[in-house]
Amino acid sequence: MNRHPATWQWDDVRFFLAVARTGSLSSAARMLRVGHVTVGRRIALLEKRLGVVLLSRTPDGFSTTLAGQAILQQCAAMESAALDLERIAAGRDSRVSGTVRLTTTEALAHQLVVPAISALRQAHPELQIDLTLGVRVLDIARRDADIAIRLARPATPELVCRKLGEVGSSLYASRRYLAKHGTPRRGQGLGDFDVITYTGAPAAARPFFMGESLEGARVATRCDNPLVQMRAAADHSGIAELACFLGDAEPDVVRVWPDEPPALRTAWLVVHQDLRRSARIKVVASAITDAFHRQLATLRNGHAVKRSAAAALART
Amino acid sequence: MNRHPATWQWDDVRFFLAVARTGSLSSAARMLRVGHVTVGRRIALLEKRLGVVLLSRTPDGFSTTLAGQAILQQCAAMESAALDLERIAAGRDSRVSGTVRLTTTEALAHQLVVPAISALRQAHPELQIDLTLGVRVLDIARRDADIAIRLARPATPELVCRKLGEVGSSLYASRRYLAKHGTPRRGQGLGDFDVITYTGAPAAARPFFMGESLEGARVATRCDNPLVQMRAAADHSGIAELACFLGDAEPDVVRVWPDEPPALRTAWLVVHQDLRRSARIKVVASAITDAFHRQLATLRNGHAVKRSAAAALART
DNA sequence: GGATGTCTGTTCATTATTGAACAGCATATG
DNA sequence: CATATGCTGTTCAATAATGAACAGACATCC
Repeated sequence: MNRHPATWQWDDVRFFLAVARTGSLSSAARMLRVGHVTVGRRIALLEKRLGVVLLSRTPDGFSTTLAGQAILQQCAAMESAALDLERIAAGRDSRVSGTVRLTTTEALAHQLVVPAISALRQAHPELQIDLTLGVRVLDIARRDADIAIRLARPATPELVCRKLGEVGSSLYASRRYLAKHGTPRRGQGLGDFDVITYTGAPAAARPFFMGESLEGARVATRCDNPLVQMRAAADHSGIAELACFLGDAEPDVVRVWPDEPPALRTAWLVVHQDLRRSARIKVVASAITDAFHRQLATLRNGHAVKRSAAAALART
Repeated sequence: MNRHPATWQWDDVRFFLAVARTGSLSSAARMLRVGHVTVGRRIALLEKRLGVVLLSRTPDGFSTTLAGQAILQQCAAMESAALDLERIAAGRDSRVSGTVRLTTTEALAHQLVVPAISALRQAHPELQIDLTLGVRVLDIARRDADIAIRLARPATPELVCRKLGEVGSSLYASRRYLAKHGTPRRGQGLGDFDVITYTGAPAAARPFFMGESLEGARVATRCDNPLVQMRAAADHSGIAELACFLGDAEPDVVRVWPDEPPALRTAWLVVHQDLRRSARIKVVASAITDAFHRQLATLRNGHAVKRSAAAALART
């Protein structure tokens, strides 16, 4: 039944794909977590066994030859099947052990995830959590993570979303900044103030802070990490839109409009449908859901005590 | 970008598939040309890495668990992509070296293929021919062979057929058998004679020899190998339908009806479309086509000299 | 120009994988 | 009942794959 005198290794396809995608042996090696030597050798072997040259050296890195292009589609098909297979197997794993890859924003990681999984690991010491922070929504669909906690609901049909609750955010700045520049008037926009925004949008994609126009505002700092944004606000850089649970916990910033209710966004827990039934996924998902529900008020309104204190301060 | 702390080996899927299909470690090992120990180890590793038990021991061999069934489809998809990939690569191989897997019937192998490839290998010593004999038509579509020479045109769309020419066959028996039982009359069927047929059909699928009904005939021997059929006829077992080039070359058998023209069947050369452009496939295919054309008369009518001699003999 | 970083190719010691040989077990076969 | 056959599991020596370290090439930055 064996088809070839010298049967080739399916695994080599992973090496070929990595080099074809990254364009260099070294970056492919990093991606695959092996030495670059190994990558080169495996590619050479694959080419020898298939009897075709797949990659050619160019001034800047490797590029696929025509033959390489011709098989790329089948290689991708193998990869896709392999990923499916892996996920389906993980979904049938009834043990509460192994690795769960989790992705969420920095702020929610601090407030919600880290305490939840610390407690969880008391009960399940064999469970390991890989936490990847960032704002990319693509991660789950590309299977770079098992669970995502997101403030936007993804539309992809194979992803299952569970509503966690609402997260409130408000505008924050340092006391000194507000004293120096004054407090913007609600409903008049943030023109002539300094704002701290996310990098992705040059103010075009996110032109509003709590409904206030950023028209005419100076962008002081752009950073995708909300904790760094908060740090920037605390250092008197300007006004940032922060989650209330975050801003209220930091003594160096206060709400710009203490009496204004927070702007609410819904938080979703996102899982690939194949992983829904996995025991360890369920355990982690429900630990996060529980943690969210325990902190429902804080996540929505921030820390009430701090808020009234800040309001009192601001009024003086 | 690496998805798992301990990345699994795609190659292990081949081991799993082999065991799932054969039901035992040893036969899977033979199929994969490795030791049975390796198969067991790889399966164990795969199960450990996926965190799922894929195979369970039963009184007679291994059988797939529910989890194993769940991933079988993805495994097959990987295999299919791998085979496609292999074939496409082979189709782009411009060297005239390596292995060409050829399948045909025993008779045509003797008469046509062996001389053709012997001559071919003078010109291309690096070319190796794997010759698989048998009547199965499925081989090419399942990619167990690169080239097939068949007397029936397969309907599968991805296979490319080239008409080689016509092969004539006739009924043969030993002189002693005909002397003892008499010569059947043309048009009256083979009732009350002994016939040598193929195994596949219990006379139901092939109820005719040169248009003669086998109704009432005794089946003396069934064998899929035409050379063995001829041997049986030579040993006075009964009447066989043989290719003329074969029967005419054997002194111990004669045509039952020497003056009857042979029954003609078209011979096809079958190649997978992906392999059409491969240099070595083209070389072998044209060598076979040439050999066929050189022997056109012989393949159609057998050996004329022998035939008239036999006819003379039969008439005495 | 010199320094720095990234990339590839080579060498060699380390490590992981492999299969031959053997033993145990079950099932046919005489 | 003895024998033969086929399968699995274990051990260990031989083999194959791997990566750290180094060297050379190329580009970029100061």
